[in-house]
Amino acid sequence: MSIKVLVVDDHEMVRRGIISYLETEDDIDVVGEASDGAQAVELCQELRPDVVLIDLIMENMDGIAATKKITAELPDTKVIILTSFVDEQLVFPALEAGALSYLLKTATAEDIVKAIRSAQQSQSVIEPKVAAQMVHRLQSTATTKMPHEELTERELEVLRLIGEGLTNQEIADTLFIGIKTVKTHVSNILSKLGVNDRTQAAIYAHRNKLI
Amino acid sequence: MSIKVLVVDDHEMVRRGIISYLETEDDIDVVGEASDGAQAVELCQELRPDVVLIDLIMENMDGIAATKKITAELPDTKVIILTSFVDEQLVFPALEAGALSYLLKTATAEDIVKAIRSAQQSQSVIEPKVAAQMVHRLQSTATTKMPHEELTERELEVLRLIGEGLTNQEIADTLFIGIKTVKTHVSNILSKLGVNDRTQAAIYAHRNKLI
DNA sequence: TTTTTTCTCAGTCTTTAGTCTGATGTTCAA
DNA sequence: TTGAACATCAGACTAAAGACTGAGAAAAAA
Repeated sequence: MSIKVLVVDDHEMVRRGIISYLETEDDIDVVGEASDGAQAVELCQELRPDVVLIDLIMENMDGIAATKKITAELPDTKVIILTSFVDEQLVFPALEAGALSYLLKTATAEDIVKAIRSAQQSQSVIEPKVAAQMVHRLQSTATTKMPHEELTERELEVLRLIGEGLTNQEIADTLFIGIKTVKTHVSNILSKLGVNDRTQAAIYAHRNKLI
Repeated sequence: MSIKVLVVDDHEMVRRGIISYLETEDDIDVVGEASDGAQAVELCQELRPDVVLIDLIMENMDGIAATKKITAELPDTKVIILTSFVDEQLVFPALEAGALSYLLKTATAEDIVKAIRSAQQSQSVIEPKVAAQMVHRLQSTATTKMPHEELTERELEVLRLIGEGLTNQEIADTLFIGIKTVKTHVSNILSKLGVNDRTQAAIYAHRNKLI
């Protein structure tokens, strides 16, 4: 019995390339293709594929959202991410969403076939570069902690407003609190972030994409 | 006589997809494929293709550098960019490098074939989104001027230091000038940028990638 | 050559930022 | 129930930022 595969990518050429190769494999059967996440979710319910090959960046519904839905509705379906970038902001959300494997588009046809066969046995295949990212992340989260993770909710809120360029008075008015309170928050923020003034705090916020 | 095409992309799957489709067209003949820019330049000299379909982001030599070399060495070769993103930082350098057309990977197989046939007659095919970018660029350079373009060299220098989080005194020490002078510059910067204080100026610098 | 721009700096003044100490009420976990 | 963490605010103080006016020197443009 062959492995039923659904191919999801917004680039027609990529789908065509993948499918044309997979069709040469006897134990793999491409049962359908989709050009966006929403369509992918629909087709999964209809076709019940064993494996879904999906890109992350797509128009209608992105690959992460689609992965989340698919793994929630059909837990037996294995999702393989096949994307171009090794972005920290994509890798972890994707794996948390329930993806089994993570491949890059630089992967060869054989790599993809291997990943599909491994998926059938619930075995993950993670691209080395992605794996390196994961190690880095684990190391950093285990040892170091980002300064802003020490901030309380309120302080984070104030920091964001500093990052928007508001003065203490404006922050006070925005949050409906006194300027004295704002000053206290700001002082705490500065010491927690290890910076000297609000300008550096604002820069910190931007560099760490808190805004 | 058929149109000789070279396909350049670091993703095997994409090459496969494009080639498998182009081969069904009688008047198009895929004479070769390359996985990076350096290889593309070599193959161009060897195979003398009429049209080169090339991606922009590749490892060894990027598509822009390759396009520059190809159009310089073989002016009759038409280069068609086929990439994923509509980034201002990519579109214009690519066209300046001598690319004839600019397609997105969301293009259908037919779009690509049309672009190849048009290229044969030296006709550009520009993706609507890319064209929109170009219009926007032309309009903005013609009419509007970014606030920071009003700044003098020295002021820009000071603004960057503000964006690094330096105080007036630190800026003065860095540039070997008096703090009074720095204050004058800062005041001028603030009024030219239309912001209220140095924090907003720092944010401006970051948002406009002056740092 | 004259004018304009740019960079430099001084003095004065007001406002804002930031630190420090201390205090009150709440919530939530030990 | 007793801390601990959090959000709130006050008063007093110092330091920094920023506005405004004015001005000299050099370089570039008219």
